[in-house]
Amino acid sequence: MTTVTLAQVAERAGVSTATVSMVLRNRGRISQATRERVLKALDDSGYVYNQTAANLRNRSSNQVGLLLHDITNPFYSEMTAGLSHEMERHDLLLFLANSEESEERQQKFLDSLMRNSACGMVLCAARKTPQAFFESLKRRKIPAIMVVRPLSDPDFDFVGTDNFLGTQMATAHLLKLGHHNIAFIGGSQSSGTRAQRIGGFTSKLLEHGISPDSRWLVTCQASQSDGARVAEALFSAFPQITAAVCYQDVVALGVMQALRKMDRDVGRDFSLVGFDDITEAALVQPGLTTISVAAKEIGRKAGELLYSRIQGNDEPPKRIILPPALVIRESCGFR
Amino acid sequence: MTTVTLAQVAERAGVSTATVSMVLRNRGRISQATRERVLKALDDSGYVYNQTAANLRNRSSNQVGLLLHDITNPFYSEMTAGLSHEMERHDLLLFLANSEESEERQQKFLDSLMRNSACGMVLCAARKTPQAFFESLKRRKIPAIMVVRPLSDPDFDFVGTDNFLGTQMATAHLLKLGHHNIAFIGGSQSSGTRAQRIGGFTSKLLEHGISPDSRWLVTCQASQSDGARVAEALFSAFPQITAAVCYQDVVALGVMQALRKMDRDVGRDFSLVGFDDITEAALVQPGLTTISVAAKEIGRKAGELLYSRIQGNDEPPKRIILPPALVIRESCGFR
DNA sequence: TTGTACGCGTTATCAA
DNA sequence: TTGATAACGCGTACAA
Repeated sequence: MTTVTLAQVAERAGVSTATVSMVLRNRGRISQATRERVLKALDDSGYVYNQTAANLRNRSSNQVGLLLHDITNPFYSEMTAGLSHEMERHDLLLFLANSEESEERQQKFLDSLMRNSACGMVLCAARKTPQAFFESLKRRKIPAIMVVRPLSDPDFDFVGTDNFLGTQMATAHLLKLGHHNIAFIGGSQSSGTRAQRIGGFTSKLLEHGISPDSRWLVTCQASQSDGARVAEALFSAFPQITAAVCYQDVVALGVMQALRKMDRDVGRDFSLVGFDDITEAALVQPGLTTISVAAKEIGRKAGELLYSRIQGNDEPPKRIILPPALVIRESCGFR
Repeated sequence: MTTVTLAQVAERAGVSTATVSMVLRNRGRISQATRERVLKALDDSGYVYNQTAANLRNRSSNQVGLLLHDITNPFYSEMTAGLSHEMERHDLLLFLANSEESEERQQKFLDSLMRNSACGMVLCAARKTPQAFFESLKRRKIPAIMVVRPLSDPDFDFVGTDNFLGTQMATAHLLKLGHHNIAFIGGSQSSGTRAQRIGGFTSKLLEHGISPDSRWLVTCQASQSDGARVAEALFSAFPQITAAVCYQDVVALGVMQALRKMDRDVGRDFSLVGFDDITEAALVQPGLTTISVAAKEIGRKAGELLYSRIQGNDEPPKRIILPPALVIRESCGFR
């Protein structure tokens, strides 16, 4: 209703629209007297800046997109909070979308961002995203930061955690406790994240003169029940295994169940390390020793990098890898 | 770069921009032949619709805001998922902001939405939001739906749950199991939601001839650790307490931790009921009995209502109160 | 400091 | 009936 425009403010202040615009954005050289007159006119008129008009003129915007596959996952909501905070610092608005692992929704969101001339985006792509999606994204040449899920494409900025180092730490912890027969449980065959974690695991074993046994590297789905299922099969076949690094905490919780069922006492007869440090890790009995990744920090760093890209930073693509941390609870015994 | 405009498409198709615009939006009377020619031109040119220009012309947008105080809280991230889904159905983009309970950030976000001519918003206002904020919001006459936190102002649409009924159900459940010494843990002193929940709790106790002991009504922050902290203090001081209704699941999980630490067996020595039914409630051991408020559904309903308001629905303000449900798991024992 | 062309889609008005 | 013309929304930035 009765929207006040720049022109009206200009008239009221007895200056041109150019002058008002400059005052608004603190540009150019405006005399103190005029500036004050304009500021007063702005105030009196109840002017509301029309960002849309400015965006049209500038062929840009102050809006960035965030695409996740599941905002409900605590890890991602933490990350979102970190990113949101960072965006606000720079007066950028954040569009949120949940792909729910659907390429179609993902594509729709991207199109929507393009139509709205978003100035950048952060995304954790759906799992089976076709390479064509990334190619088309590159062609648009809008700043895009990939997060969390490891991406082989070197043309994108990436912010994530060090999966390799994480499992190295987990494995080193178990080795230090004297374990030699250690299994790796979880993740899906096609997961890049898993490949990295397996890498950390096996490299640390080799460093200690232990040859990884491929039969002790088992995949499973991201659920407790499947974790329990594969663990039971594994430990029945190889009772000599005394410890395990799990791909995810969720899986570790399932493994814990299986061990209990087999009358093995986690923390005494068996040592277990997870990955993610989800909330439940602290709740179960015994508490799950795990690798923590600072989700909020990933969001913050992604925001920082995105902002610099929007500002025109055109250095080669960066990979920001945040260090994970070992969180010691009781699932490996006390020490 | 080389952005294709409507005019260019028009030229290619040998028609006017008006015609292309009409084809794009399926308006007006265009012959089949022309339409096809235009569609082909659109396709060939790789045209990207400029929503900003359209918005400027229409003095509107397809963008709505969501203001929360803590997206990290699983309850709110579930709600966000529900709302996000609903918005996508209507081709609306969702701006997300986290007030972190700061009025200043909240105000900033609102101003930002106004500048960007958002067409609507959903908000869960910061706790100490001054009435002036709401008044100014009304004056802008942009559709706004309040969610979750009870609001006395009858001029706004509201979507939330029946807190009173929820704790009544929780309390009745504990009473039926034979408990008499029941505590209420969590929430902050100034919270309206808490007031309602406490109301349901105490009214149900009184209905059964039990006078609520004010020392057994303790506040705490919305975190596991604080829940554990206050629970430990409470149960040390009053070991006769055998059950508790918690303000939130998050707090209940903390209480569970504390009980375990004190060697009390949740589900046998102690009965615990939460509120929210967050994902973790089903995952912990023992599963947490809780009051489900269908966070996702609140988001969906809010989205639905908001959309109807954007479409011009000007019925009087609505209050949509979703009924809570008791979800029985193991934290109160089996029966 | 100012005048004004410009960014680009929309729609009312008018012509064929 | 079908489609073209042109004014319009409003802030920006360059030439004057």
